[in-house]
Amino acid sequence: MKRKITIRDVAKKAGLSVSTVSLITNNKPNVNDETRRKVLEIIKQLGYHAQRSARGLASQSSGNIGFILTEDHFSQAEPFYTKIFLGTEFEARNHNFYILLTTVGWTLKDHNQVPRFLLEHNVDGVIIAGKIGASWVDYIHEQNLPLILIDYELPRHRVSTVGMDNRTGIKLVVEHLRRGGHTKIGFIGGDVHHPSIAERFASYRDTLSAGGISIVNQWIAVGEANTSLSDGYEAAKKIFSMNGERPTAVVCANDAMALGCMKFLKETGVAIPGDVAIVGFDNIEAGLHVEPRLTTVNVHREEMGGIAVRRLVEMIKDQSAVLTKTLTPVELIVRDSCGVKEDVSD
Amino acid sequence: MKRKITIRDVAKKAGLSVSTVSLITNNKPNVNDETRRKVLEIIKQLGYHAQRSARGLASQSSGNIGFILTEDHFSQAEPFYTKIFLGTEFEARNHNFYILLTTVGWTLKDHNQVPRFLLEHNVDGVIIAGKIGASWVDYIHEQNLPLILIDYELPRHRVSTVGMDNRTGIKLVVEHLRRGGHTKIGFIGGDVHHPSIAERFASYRDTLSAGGISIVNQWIAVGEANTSLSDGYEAAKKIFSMNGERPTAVVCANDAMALGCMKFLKETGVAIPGDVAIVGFDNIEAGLHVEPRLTTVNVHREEMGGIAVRRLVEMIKDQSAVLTKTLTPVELIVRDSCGVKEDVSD
DNA sequence: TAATTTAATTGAAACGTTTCGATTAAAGAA
DNA sequence: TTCTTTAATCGAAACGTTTCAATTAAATTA
Repeated sequence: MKRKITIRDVAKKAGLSVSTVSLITNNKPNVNDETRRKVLEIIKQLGYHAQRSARGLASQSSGNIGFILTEDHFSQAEPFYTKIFLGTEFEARNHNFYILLTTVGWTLKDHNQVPRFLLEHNVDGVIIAGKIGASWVDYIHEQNLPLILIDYELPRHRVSTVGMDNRTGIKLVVEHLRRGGHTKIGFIGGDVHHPSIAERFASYRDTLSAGGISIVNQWIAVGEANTSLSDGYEAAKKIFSMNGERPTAVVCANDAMALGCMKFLKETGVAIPGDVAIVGFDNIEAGLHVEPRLTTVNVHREEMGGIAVRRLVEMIKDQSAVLTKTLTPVELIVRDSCGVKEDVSD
Repeated sequence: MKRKITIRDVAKKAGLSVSTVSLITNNKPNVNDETRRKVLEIIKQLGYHAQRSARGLASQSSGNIGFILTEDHFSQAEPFYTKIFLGTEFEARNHNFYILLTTVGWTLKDHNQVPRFLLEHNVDGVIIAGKIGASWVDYIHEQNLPLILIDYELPRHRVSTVGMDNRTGIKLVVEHLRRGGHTKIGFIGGDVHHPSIAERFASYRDTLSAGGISIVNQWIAVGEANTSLSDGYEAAKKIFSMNGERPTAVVCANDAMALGCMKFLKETGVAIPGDVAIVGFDNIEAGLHVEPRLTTVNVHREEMGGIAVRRLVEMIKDQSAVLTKTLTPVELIVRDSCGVKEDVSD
């Protein structure tokens, strides 16, 4: 078992002090060019690389970023947050950070629910994705750790966020449907307490109003506890089991619910998009494989993760960094479930 | 900015030496019960927790596990390896480890392609998922690091692996089709250099032979470079553009290719399962949403990751641990694309 | 030439643990 | 009582860096 190579070995071989070598590996100024070149050469030759834990101890930094998800978000079948996570992983590499992932309960009650990476001071900053209890945000602020929220926000808290342009997304959807002649447009929202869902719902109402289309409460289902496929199924059942006039189009706050809605309609023999047009939001994989293929709004999930990491790294390197709110753009993806062709003119 | 609480604070408050406190936090023997109780109380009261980097430096361990994927596996749309990764994440938490993920090129040529966590001695063991160049395995062995391979193996190398029971999976598929009356059974394999695909292919041939069904080379497509949806599409085109007799069933080496195959058949007006039965392997989400729903073989992806972590942790704690090869079970999931009902008798 | 500034290098402390040989106190054996 | 063993605790070194004040040497100014 060959011994690990340490900075001491490099210093010795170079005939210099350890501190000079350290200055060089961290490429700090005030080192003679020739010395630097020579030491770099030796480092390469010896295959030296500073050990993370020693570095961390001395400089009180870990080189890690904590990524926190609530348990229910993590275990969700649809990999919405997974994609965000992978985006952070990818970007983190560019900044020489690693991501430590963990899940937590909805609120922080007990001290021994705190993720180990926080207790062990093993992260330099934290990213939280999705709706979460404010107590977590408070806790992380107390630890003086830089923090970014993805796809969530807390109005009362001073915290940087990365989100997506929900309002524009729904606006594009509604206007597209209207252009296709639809004026009876329903909405399936699920859990409208989630800020993104709430924004989508608000934008639905605003855009209808702005277009002079009346809002019919019987065509709106926003009471469900969650935003999963089965919630969409139940919501559709509610809307389409009513007597009276039916909507000719339904805007769903996400693709999962749109798929659930389609499932119900298919089972009851309603033609899509013939009888009812369906539109989703998020552009998940499954929307591509369903029949008819789902018209939806694309969200740059990986990119959201990437941006969050960039912001966080700025905050880590410059503790004075300013508060930011970043919105990533979205775009309408017209497929078959809405029955309206992509507009050439406009 | 309140100072971090260190072991020294605990020792002072308890009127004991630092070493005794350390013995307690690592619950080592030879400590008086009363002392232990008292110190634990103080630790709780102070909210003390050992800092990872200090611990790591002193004990020469990181508390991290490295997870390596090749770039192409990582960027693959279908989250096969993502699921495995999440499985490792989940299990790692139970053992107080964190996973550091990275991607690498196919082979290790250049020293500066080595993942940072290896250079920095920042992992206690490594998991590699999927096909990868042998040079990586060699490199990790040189570093004396415990290693587990998931869904891959290298016959010439002494390394523990976690895989799935590919042979049984395909056997179940073929026998199911045969029970449904099929005797003209094709196979789409894609990249048969991948050991799992190769096993599936071999099992296809073996099971046909064992069942007295003849193997028709025109119905077999195994030349493709990869195993993605488009490879399945192309493979189907090859098989069904031939003159002469056609198969009545096609076994696909994974779901992605099965979906590609279905796409081609639908486009050319072939009825599924009426004219041709299709079966996949892997049980990916998308198979549930396609019409008809895909019959497939379920693979416990998260569990494979979990088992790999358990094995690896054993190796980390006990360097003398023996070489293991673990196969996870698979099961046939009968849905609609095969046109054969689940057998009640047998 | 002497005094001052600047650039390069260094020694030593600090970071917070673990670990191991040494020490002390208590218990048991002779 | 004295010697030996065992249990509990401790002191100090070690882990491999970074960082900062101090030193030395060289360059510049007076």
